[in-house]
Amino acid sequence: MSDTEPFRAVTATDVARVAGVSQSTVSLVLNGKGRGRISDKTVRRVTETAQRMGYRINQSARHLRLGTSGTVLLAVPTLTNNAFAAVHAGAARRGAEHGLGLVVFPLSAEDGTSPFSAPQQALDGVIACSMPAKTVADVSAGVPLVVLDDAPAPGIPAVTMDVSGGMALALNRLLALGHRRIAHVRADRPAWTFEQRAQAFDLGVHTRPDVIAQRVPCPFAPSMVKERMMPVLSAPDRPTAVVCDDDNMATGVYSAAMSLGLTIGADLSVIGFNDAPTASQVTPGLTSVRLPLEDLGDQGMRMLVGLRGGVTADPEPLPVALVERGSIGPAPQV
Amino acid sequence: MSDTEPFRAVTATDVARVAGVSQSTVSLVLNGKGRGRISDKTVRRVTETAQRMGYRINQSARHLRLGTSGTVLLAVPTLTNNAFAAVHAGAARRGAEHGLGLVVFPLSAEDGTSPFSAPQQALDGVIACSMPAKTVADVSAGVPLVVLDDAPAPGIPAVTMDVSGGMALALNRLLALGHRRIAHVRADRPAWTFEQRAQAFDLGVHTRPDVIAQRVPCPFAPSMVKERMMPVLSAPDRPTAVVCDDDNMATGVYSAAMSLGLTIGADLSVIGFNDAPTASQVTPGLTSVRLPLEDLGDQGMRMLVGLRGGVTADPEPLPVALVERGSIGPAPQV
DNA sequence: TTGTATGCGTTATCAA
DNA sequence: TTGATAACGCATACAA
Repeated sequence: MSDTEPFRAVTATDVARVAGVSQSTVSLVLNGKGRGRISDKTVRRVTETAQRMGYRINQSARHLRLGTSGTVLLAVPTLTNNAFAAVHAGAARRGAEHGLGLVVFPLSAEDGTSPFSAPQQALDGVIACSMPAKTVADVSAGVPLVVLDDAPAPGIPAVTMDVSGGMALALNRLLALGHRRIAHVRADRPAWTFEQRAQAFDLGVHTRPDVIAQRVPCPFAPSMVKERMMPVLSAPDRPTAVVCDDDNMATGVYSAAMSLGLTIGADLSVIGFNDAPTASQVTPGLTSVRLPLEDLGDQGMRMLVGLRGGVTADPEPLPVALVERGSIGPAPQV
Repeated sequence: MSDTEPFRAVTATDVARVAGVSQSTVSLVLNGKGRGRISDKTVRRVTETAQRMGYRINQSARHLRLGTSGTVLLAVPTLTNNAFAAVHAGAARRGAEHGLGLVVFPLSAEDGTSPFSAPQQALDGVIACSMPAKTVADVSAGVPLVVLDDAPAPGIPAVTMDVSGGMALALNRLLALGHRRIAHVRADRPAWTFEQRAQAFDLGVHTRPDVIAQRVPCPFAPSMVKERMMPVLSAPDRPTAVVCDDDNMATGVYSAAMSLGLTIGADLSVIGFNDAPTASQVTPGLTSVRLPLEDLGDQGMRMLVGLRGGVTADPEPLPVALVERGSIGPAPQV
């Protein structure tokens, strides 16, 4: 265990030499392919020798030989959004069926600084979630790429969720409840998924001249949303309902409403997006557009695996649903 | 672009053949080591040919040759805790200085099911955060390992934070404010970091016979904490102060207190752990033990890199601080 | 039942 | 200024 000379890992060849067999025998035994080929005695000797010498396979060599690394990278915009945990779970589970491991790589620091340096890993594929293909160009160069919840681009397979439909669902529900002054709290991030919500909102209110729509772009942080919403909710012609691009943002609306003495669900109806765990934890429960995030990951991995088989057509957007809780109610009579 | 025959990547040898040069020349050029060695004309031809042929370097081959993969894996217990984003940021930044990329691997699904299959990647090291070394044995086999925020074990370098000290800080502050009935809302996960908090709490109250201590083990979810705290805070001899293992859990205490009409900061003092962004977003602001998570990641990566140099001694636990906000106040006179 | 030989694609040394 | 050539450690076809 001297650390004066450079560390050199134990190779299969080393084990072979010590065990008095050939390197191929070691490989066979260690890969469990010695059944009926290598004698039990040799198997035992090799196994024991490898163990004793602390042999660890060299993955790089293995990958080179096999032409595959068995790992896929999931690129996400940030680690601070639990939504991506669900996407990861779905994709990882599906990947496991194909012997693929899944690691996560956040492209931006939460402090908004420049992206971390791209890992120079050997990858079998990349799944980019809620970000355009060009953003992951560095890491995805040369490997199959699937985009999730972002603009379908020609040549780049994508799996999307029907977020527009979700917005329509939310909007129609509020209209049915009699709301005519409706605000859309928009994430001020330039992401396809948020553009979809915005367009669907605009489209939905466009055909309804009786509706007074208000667009409120906000940073993602709840505290910023609160700050931004205080004047909006204080105005005499304040909205009676608010749709938020994300459940986190909705909690900011909750804070603002509470500060102003407005009762959520009565004075003000609120709808969020994602149906995160927090949605059911706040009081009253937050009505939210449930996004099939785990499915999204699952389908993404499925598509990535299918890429070898020549799958090219993008699937239909995954359906979403409106989960109703106490945060919405009939428009207050003013 | 026929997909009838198996895909075969373009190699440097292919480029060499087409460009009419040797493979070593291609390597030299593409690695920018042709300065003053390869003629500009050749450099141009090779570069252009590689570009045109869509050449992508084979990382596995490169890693095998170089004996390093340039990537480190950060193992975390879950993706649903923003704390790990900070750890990642710190470690990634430091790693970048050494040409190391950092990918994240969550060991448990948020639904509590079994761990995802370990990625069979080529790794230069593993950093395990808030989990014991044996938990990551699969992925860390054969590569340097550093443990963060977990029990220092012999032979396994660890970087810790002074969480015990943090608990002492919180407890003493509450005692100084006159509180004598204090509850500790404990995460019921078997993790070293939580054991530290528990022991420090027990130790702190042990020497104070005038203090009535209450231990409330809870699942991590705020809703569970609320449920668990309702009876505790309804009791006639309810605690006047609560220390929580995590800021998320503290929000559960907030909910319970609000349901019961207790005013945080007056009727009930609350202290959390982590000083997450939410701590300053709730009302009143949550007093919290600030953990140097980004530093933790930074030091972890630093140590991992130093491992080659024979660094063995664990550093001192990283200092923590109590960040005071409106959630604490003098003990109510009963 | 085991060993020999080959090649995966790269980097780097050395010779030309 | 460039080209042969030799590893890196492994998996596997084939020979023995």
